[in-house]
Amino acid sequence: MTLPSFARDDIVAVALAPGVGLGLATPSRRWAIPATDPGAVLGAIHGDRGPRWVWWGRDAAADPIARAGIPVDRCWDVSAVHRLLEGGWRAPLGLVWASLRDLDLDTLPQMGQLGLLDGAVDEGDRDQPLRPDGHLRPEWVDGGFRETPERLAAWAALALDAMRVQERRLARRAEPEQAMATARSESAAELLCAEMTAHGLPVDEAEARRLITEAAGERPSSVADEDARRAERDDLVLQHLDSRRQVNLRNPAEVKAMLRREGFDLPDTRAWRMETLRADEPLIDALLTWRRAERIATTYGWRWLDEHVRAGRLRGEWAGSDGAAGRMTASAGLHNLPAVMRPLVAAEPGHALVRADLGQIEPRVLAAVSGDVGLIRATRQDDLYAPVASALGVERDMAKVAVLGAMYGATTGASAGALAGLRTNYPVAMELLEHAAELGRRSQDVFTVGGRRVRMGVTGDTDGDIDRAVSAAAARGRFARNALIQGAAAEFFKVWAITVRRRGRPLEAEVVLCLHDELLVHVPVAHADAAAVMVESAVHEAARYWSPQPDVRFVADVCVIDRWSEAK
DNA sequence: ATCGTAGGCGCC
DNA sequence: AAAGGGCGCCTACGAT
Repeated sequence: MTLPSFARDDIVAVALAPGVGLGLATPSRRWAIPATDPGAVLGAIHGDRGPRWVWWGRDAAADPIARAGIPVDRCWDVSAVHRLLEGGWRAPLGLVWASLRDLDLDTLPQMGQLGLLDGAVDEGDRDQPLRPDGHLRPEWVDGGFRETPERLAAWAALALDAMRVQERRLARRAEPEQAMATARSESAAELLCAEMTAHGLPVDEAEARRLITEAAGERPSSVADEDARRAERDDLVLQHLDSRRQVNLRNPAEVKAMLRREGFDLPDTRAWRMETLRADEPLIDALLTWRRAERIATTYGWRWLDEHVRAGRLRGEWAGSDGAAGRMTASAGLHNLPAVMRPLVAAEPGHALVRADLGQIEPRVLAAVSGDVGLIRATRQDDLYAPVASALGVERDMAKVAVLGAMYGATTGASAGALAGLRTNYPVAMELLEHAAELGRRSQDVFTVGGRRVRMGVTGDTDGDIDRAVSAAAARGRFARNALIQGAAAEFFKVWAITVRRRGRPLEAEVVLCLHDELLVHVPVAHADAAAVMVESAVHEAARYWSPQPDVRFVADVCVIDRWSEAK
């Protein structure tokens, strides 16, 4: 059969499934194309620069497209846009559709309850994606959409309908154009996440084994061996105790009781509380050292290596906006690999890593979203905190603590003292934060500059306990205050990441890690320097696309390295 | 057995 | 400097 061809301005919905085929849909036509390798077929249709593709989300399109390596830049991911509109985490498609069509959530069909309500619901034609009551058919959501090319085409067509409704809802946001732009960038970021999930992060496995051995000992040969090594680690702490009494170091309550017997009365046993004591107290020092080693042994040890590292790549599940404020998330330790383990992340032979991080991203984003002229002026400096310090008449470090404290909602200590100075010098920025905090305390949702709803949750039953209600409200205030900044920073970061992804293609540069304000790009050595220049200029391109305030300056630190640990 | 929660800690 | 926001993942433990 002849394949359809599309212009760049076209908007085409797609769903595909390996071994089955692909379905395409425009407002006026559908194509049901059988193919065992639908990725190859779609790649041929797409060419170098295809239309804007529309899809339901990861299952129906982004994941298979990522695995097929199709160079799609412009897309619309209905699930990702749903999270932008409604807030919160990844939602089942049945819920996404119900919320778009304002369907009753009480009648939302669940998988596995089909027999239960026999006769209660008119099942209609099972070869149609919608039930007569308007809900998505749960068995279609659960994989039924990919049974035949015809079903894939029907599924794609429905995604097109969903997109139209989402566009109308985005148009009702306070800043419709910004919201529409965010919908597109969040969609592309979700595709990037599909690619990072499929391809993984390059890892030097020999170095990984060496680091794990250093931290946790040789690979245990048996369960008994593993127990013995645990006991050895424990003894380094327990030897400081006179008492014969057994203390389970993994039980915080027992540790707290033990410390009390030893003369340390602490409200909890968190590391920062004990940090100042460790210089003079061998027991405390041993305990803190044990905690660090235990963390690596349990979380980043041999089991972690076996489960997540294969064929030189560390693979985790990436999501574009599964955080409350819209940050990316990643499993398999990709976002919290301890610094001492970072040497295991290394470029493959013939390749290099370009590592880049945005400098002082949160206060710069605050300047952008608030439009505070004083703060915008401060962003001209490489070190934004220097002009803030002179304005406040305090030391530079104090200025930093004060600004961060204002964005996190700190209430005590030195940063609270500097708050008055911040209010005087940066009234617009501080007012924005205060307003967000007030909305949060009142349990009202807030919206990022990109139009993302951030849910404040239900008020919560505090059983009439006034103290608990007040402290819960205060916590919501801190959360809302921070969410505007964290969420906007996440939006800007994702625009940067997808810009690097797109601009990196001619250089064979691949984004392999996103870490809130930091990017790792894997690139052939021959293109490494060009990639570094591109990553830097992508910051400014992203700022032009994203920033509501063109005068805000964003900065990045960029370097070419072989191992992640060589950075800085 | 399986679940949710808490304390703890890694990263930003 | 203070201990504030986010996430994932570990162990222990109580409830089911």
